[in-house]
Amino acid sequence: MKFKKELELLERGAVEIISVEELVKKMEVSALEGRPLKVKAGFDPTAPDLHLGHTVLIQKMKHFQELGHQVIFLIGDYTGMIGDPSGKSETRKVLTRNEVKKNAETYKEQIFKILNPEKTRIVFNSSWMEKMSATDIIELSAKYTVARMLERDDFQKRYNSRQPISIHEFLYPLIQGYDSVVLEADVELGGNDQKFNLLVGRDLQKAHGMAPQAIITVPLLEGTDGTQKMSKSLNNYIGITEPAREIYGKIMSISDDLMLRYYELLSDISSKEFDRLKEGMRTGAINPKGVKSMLARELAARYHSLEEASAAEGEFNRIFQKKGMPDEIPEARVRWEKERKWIVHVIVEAGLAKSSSEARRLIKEGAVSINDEKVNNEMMELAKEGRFIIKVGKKRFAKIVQE
RNA sequence: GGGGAGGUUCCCGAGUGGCCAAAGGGAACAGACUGUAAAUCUGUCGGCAACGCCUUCGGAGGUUCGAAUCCUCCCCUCCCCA
Repeated sequence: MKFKKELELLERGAVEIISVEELVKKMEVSALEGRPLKVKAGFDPTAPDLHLGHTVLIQKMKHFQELGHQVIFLIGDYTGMIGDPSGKSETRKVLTRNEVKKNAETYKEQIFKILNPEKTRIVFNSSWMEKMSATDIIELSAKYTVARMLERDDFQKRYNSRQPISIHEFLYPLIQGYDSVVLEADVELGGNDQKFNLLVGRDLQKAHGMAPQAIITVPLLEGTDGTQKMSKSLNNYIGITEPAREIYGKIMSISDDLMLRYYELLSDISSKEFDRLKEGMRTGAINPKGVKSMLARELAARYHSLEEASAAEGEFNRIFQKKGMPDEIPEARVRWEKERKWIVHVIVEAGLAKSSSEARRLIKEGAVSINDEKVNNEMMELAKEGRFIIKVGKKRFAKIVQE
């Protein structure tokens, strides 16, 4: 088969390709005509903080770039007004043009850590959607049926479990599909949960007399909790703009099972090496902690640098293995009105606890220490001239600066 | 348009006049154990210089010594019929 090597790269980590034959054929034609394929992937304009979950898809885009194709990074600022009706999404607030612009800039900063800017086209679907008239929308919606919409898994679930579905949510897949028509996409990439939307794109392209796009779906990466998909709102994410030590630390605290999954979807190591590590851990020849720190280092280095990754590792070991302090303890300014100040208020004002109730609780639980000494007395007062480094739990530190 | 069921603390979900800051589960946080693993176990989980006080049960009023619970109006969701 032609393009065997190329296909192997594209298949890596993919959940599904619809269809392999079509994709290969498109690659053939592309090579023959010397015309790169247009590879589209859509992104939400409201979440410009990319996390590792997004990178699974972006890495796939990169694979296409490596093969010489053109990647279209679509920012769904128009569809963003609807919000992808997946699961429990709530109505999105409508973003202003400026906010969208700003978010787009943030996207650029982040995606170009992975993608090649030369081969990336950034487009906004508002640029054609805004020109659509009501008539256009009606004509577009006439091309799809309610029954087919309800085939979609999450609509069906919500419908059956008596959750509301607003009519405008039906427009989401239609608009996303229409984007493919306008862009004349040859391929669309998306997360596994996007499959329905991507298929609508194919249908709409056919309805407009075009060749349907091929589809590649990639898995949704589980968040650090190991079960739900990684997302900012679930607070189980690892952002690529987070400091190296955060990335490193978060990777270290995932479960061993999840680590294997992350290796599979995020690491650049060869599958041969991956198998070797897996086997080593199974037989007990290799300590999983070492394997995990390799992954943590690889990812911290990818979004920062090798030096920062090593520094993060050093600090991590110092704090958690030797129970020491980090290199940089954030400073917190706290005002002393009198000579002495109640420790509970110091903790709250330093941002180490949300309320004094919480601070009191933490002290009772033995989670607070000052200058390495555990605090037992919640009524303790701190003198104005003292120098304090307060530690709450394992990872909250603050150096108190008096004002 | 007609009929029915609902909206409870971060989420799910009990509670139908005082014993309710509100069961249970999940999440989260802390402690123990560790590889900061995960799992498990234990505790905490509205606020407040705090054995007391203040604010919470869709919103606004009302009844009552006392309301998440009863009444009125309003807002929102779901189901059935048309």
